[in-house]
Amino acid sequence: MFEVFILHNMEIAWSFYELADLLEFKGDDFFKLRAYRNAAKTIAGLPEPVERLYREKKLAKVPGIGKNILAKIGELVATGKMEKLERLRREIPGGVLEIMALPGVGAKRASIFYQQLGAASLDQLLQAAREHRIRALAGMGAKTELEIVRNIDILRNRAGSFLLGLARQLADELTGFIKMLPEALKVEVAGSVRRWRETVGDLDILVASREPEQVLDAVALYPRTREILERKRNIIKVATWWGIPVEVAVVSPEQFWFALLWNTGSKKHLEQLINLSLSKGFKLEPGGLSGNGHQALIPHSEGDIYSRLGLQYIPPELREGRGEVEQADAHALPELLENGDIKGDLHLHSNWSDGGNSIGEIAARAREKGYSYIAVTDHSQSLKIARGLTPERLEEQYALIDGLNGEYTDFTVLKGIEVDILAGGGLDLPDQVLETADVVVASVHSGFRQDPETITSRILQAVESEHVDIIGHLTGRMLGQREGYAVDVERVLEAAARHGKIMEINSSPDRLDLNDENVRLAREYGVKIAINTDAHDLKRLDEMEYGVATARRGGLESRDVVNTLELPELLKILRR
DNA sequence: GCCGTTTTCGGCCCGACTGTTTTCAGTCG
Repeated sequence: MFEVFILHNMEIAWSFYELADLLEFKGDDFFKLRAYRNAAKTIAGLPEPVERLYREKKLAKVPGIGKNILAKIGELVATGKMEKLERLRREIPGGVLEIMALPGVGAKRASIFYQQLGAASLDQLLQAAREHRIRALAGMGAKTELEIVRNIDILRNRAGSFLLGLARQLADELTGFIKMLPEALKVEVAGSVRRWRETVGDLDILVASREPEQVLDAVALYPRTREILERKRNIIKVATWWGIPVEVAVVSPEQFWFALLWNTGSKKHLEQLINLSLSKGFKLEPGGLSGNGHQALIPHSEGDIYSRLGLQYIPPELREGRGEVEQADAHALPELLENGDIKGDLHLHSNWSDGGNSIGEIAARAREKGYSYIAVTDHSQSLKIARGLTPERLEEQYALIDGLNGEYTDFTVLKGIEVDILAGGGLDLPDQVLETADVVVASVHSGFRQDPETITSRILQAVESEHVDIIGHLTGRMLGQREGYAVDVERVLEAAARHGKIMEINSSPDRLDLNDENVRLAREYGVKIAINTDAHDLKRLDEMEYGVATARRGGLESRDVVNTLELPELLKILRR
């Protein structure tokens, strides 16, 4: 019917991940599971809708998708369901998957908990832990038991918090759907999603319409709506199949801009804005702005509202009550960088290590995006699971890149490497190899639990190495999964400033590392930033906007970011 | 499960870390 009704690639990928998890719980063949997970990863990484590729019979050509998986995708496309998965769901309690997702718990332990303790949910497992029944199991002790209690606790505290990346994708889907309604005159995302906060509690959408009933009816019927939680005259709150709660508010076109300002927040920002208004003799309310001898304002944009108050327009990313109102009053806001300023991506993985695509494919996609350069930075030798490159393989890769560059006149592939900062200190490749690279990104991939002094001095060593250009994902955090390393961020930033090293904003919505606060700090230290995607497939090249948003939240301007430079200027910095 | 053309069968990235042991299983990146 409508294009937005088609299955999202991620939804198809989720099915295969779940299928693999359930089969793993049952102890099925490791390689079969890996095949399902590979396919899921591939599907999630395809830049085009899988459903369309399937209908156009192009999916069978995709590596990792064979006869069986293709048939299962066909089932999903035709019926929205996969029989094998449905059968397993009936057979295995859903809580088992939650237990399996706990850190330190895999299929084996989940299976032991289920069979020997009868634990089929987190609650039941917690109960067993409280009764010290876990430490009584063979191969497990008090530490394991305490760790499980701790991790369930962490999980519970995180409930109701969702990654921006997921919320943004749902926002795109749903706003696209609403925009097709003739009754919807304007549609905007609001709330913390509009401010690009790294995690959000819900998704707020604002619609301008004269017929709120029709709009709300449509949201109620939206295929990803799971349950209607609340419905009033002009607001509907729904639970969705993606987990994230959604609130859609409908206002008249006249009210739209005030409502957008209000619904975008943050609370702190609005408080400060109201106070400033009062001090200038205005009265700012959800429905309007009056006073100071003016007629009530009829705005045609949010900017009109700020402008009437004598302020610069404050972009949503800055609306956190961190001094932006005063700055806007003094007309001293930074001129934030924009997506269009980005000229290339300096941290990418190809199928030479653990990426899914050839260098040629990545380059083609990057050119489509309007970039003028990329750096291919595959993993180095010690990262075995990622098929990290030895000096010999790297030399081969660089020869291939030289050949590729001969084919372009308007685009350059830089020879890079993401070299491991080894657990014992030092870098994973010798100096004479690193010096053949155009771009050296140095990152930690081991020894995550070292004490602050050890891990900080390890990273400082990399900062001091003359061949290192960029420090990748400094804290190593994975949002919603694990804390970062205990690194002393300020010490590293101070050293980076002294040695002229670049810090990365890793744009992956799972990382966003540096985060907005650390970006602010980096700027204060005068450290240059590279905004990179660390993409392992074509789809994730598009995640650059998350890094840009994080940079904007940190107050960065174009000149603070090295990959806004044209290639010759960038090379001057890299070759220093 | 997927893949291949010197294989339609037999391969399919590995090694560190942790907590439990006293030689190793499970998990993770």
